[in-house]
Amino acid sequence: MQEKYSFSEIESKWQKHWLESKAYKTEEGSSKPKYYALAMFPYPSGNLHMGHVRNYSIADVIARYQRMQGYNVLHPIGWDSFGLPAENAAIKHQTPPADWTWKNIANMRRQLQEMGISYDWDREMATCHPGYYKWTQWMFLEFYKHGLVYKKKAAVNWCPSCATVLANEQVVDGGCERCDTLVTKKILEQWFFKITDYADVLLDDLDKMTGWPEKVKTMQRNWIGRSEGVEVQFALEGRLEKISVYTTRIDTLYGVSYVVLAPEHPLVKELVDGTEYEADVLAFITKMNGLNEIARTSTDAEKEGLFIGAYCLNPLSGKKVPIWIANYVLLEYGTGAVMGVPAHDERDFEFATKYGFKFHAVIVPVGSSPEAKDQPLEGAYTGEGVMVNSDTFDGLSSKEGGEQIADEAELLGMGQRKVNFRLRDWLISRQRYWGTPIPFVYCEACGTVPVPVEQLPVLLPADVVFKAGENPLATSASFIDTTCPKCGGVARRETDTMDTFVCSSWYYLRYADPRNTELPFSETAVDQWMNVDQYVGGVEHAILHLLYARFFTKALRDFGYLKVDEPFQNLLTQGMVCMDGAKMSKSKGNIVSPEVIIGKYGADTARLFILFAAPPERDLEWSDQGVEGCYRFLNRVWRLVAQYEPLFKGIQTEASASSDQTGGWGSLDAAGKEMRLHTHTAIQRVTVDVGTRLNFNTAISTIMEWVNALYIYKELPTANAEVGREAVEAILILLAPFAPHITEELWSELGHAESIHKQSWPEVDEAALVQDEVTVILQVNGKLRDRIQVPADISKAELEQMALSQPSISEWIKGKAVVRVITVPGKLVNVVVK
RNA sequence: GGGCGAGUGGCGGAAUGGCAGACGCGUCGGUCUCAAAAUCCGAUAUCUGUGAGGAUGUGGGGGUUCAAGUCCCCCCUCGCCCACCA
Repeated sequence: MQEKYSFSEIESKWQKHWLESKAYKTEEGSSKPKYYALAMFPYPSGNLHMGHVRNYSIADVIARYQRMQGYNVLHPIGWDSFGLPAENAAIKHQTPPADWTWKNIANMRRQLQEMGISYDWDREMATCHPGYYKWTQWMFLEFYKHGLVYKKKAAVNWCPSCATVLANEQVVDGGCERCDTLVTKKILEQWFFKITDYADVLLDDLDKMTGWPEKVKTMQRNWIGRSEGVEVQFALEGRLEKISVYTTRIDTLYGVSYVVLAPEHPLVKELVDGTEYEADVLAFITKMNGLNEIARTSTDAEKEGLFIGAYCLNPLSGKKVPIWIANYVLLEYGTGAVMGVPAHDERDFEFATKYGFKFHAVIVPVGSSPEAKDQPLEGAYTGEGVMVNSDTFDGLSSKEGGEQIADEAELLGMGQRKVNFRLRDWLISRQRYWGTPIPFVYCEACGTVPVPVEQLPVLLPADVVFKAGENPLATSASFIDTTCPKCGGVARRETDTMDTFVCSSWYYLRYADPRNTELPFSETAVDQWMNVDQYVGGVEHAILHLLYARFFTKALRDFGYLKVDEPFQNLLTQGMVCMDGAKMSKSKGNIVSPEVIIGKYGADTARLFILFAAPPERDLEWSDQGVEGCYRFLNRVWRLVAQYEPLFKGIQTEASASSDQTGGWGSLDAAGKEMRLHTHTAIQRVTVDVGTRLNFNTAISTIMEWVNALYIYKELPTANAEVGREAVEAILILLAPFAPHITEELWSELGHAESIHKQSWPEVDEAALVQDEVTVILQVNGKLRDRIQVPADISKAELEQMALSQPSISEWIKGKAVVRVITVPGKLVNVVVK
């Protein structure tokens, strides 16, 4: 065999072989249990970056490991290929988004193949392919049919200078990313998914998800943001309408100094109509509308408000309360109206101080003096306590009093308990070209009409013009002009496309049945594969993508298309790849290109380093020298095998190992025994690290240790050649998921015809782990003083006796009284003296 | 402001409550060589001691325990996410 490790030759040879033989194709009709390993599919930006390398290396190790454990593994890849960058590139380079995208996909596919990731390439798919987005449209219609899609007016980010709609990501510090013009709001008719119908179940089911990091579950909980409170009505003075206010602190009802409406609240215009306040109020509303959401609701923005000249009445005290509007009240949450209780809410305190409201405490801390209720406040007291200045509720705890007020309000018909969520419905309309067209038409006679399923897909047209400020789809007459599916009359197509998060909310289901032309997926295929056993991706998707995917799965389950109610059994959120302490990014210029690294050291080295440098959840600091170290290690493995290979000629271990109960290892000398102990300890540790803990860094270090130790046995006596072969082969198999090419090459050099990746994961031979002697630590008062070799089966009493008689120990306990002796068999003896 | 993490040698990082610093990088020394690289072997927390050894040591302070990097309480620093949600 060759002296030198020529990675590029080896890697391209095996990559070609694996591709041509479809080595990692998912087995059809297999009797093996299934395992679905999935990495979040990439956006085809053009080139892999180190974050991708990390993501796909982690998932690949898991997929390869589970295959060797005897599972039929589904490990697919695809492309999240709709989105804004393609459109920007189209404008910049005058190329159609599709061309740009498919070119990028071709390049990144090649790069993934050069990494040796074990995908089933027959299941590759792209969300921008009509064969895929047809079914995204189908999903949309299905959700519509079940009342989970609706249309309403909503604000979008609008750049007045470019005359275009901007995505949130395109708004930088409140300005347009291209021209820096202050972004304003514009009201458009938009499509929504009614995800709020699932708020409760999306929240509750998080408790069942034991395979998800606590961190991600917390983020989702906070995002859904359930709160329990009371909706309470304030009657308007001199009018019949009431203002509904939502509060989580009904116990502070007697402390209300004012009521604030969101500027957009429908009552506002009515209340000021024809009054002296009208002009000022309308000006204020216009000003607020001019600001985008981010600028208006940022915490640092000063609270601004305006009295609108009207009053309402506190439902319990009957006290007259002025009505204001203010920037910090949001129409979208609760009822769009809040009660101002300056004494017990920090925002209200700030607002009241600025505008000179009078207020007093209605809750005092438990144990306060009787005078406390009348003392001026220096800040809001937001804790619980005892009610004061609250009429008949005085003296009750705030908790109990709150309940009683809620009861009273419900009894009087002036309020009702209510659960609110922060989660809003999901706005999916994008005034963009490169996305899934929304399958609706507008007919003068029939109104808004869904495109019938038989007419799907609604294809993206090619005859569009890309210019800033206009939705390209609106420039295509062939697209817009259509006939109404209902009446056959003249109709116009919807020109909005869907948020790309819609495409990625169901792709994991399509992998189960990627070429189905009748349905998005067959029930049997999805039942066979779902759910995903291990999902791997960046924590940046912890909220949106993972929540939307959960929503889709639950809804499709309710529609009857699948049985599982959660898509992802286990979730691994990998850390960022950093350099010089900051995330690798183009703008910071701290990028290391995977292609360069692979060209210089090979894919195996790149994979090994990125898995070795840190545990997967943690951020990883890139180190060129660390890469060098991994390269050296693979060279070391190469030389090790090259050295032993002649000795192994004609020796097989599999046969002898299984020939009898002692494994055929009965008559080993001490060196042979020690070697097997090492081999099987390594197998045990790597199995736990890869299979259970997903700590690849320590798995690799275990293999490194064993390789280092094997160098000591270099002058291996022929008598132990079998043991040596067992050791070397075990190392190759353990290393195979991490470094698939070099191990495949060395495995074949050792005379095996079948791929190493088709081998079973080695089993631990418990007999090999049995030791005659063990090292025991000796402590005095918990401090390490000595260590001794003792027979493994020594009794507790004997061990204690032996420990106490050690000169090193008697030295330390001389002249002192032995209070206690703690003995942990096989591990330590701790002598406690005084 | 809220939530969640994390603080261990010169660096990345290891340690089911039981030998702190595995493994890798770096550094130093040796091997080989005409020489260099590569390779192989060895050393490498700090202080102290010629040495065996001893003392100290996991952000800081307290506590629980025979025994704490690990568990509990308080504080500091950094990172991430959310951020006027009534």
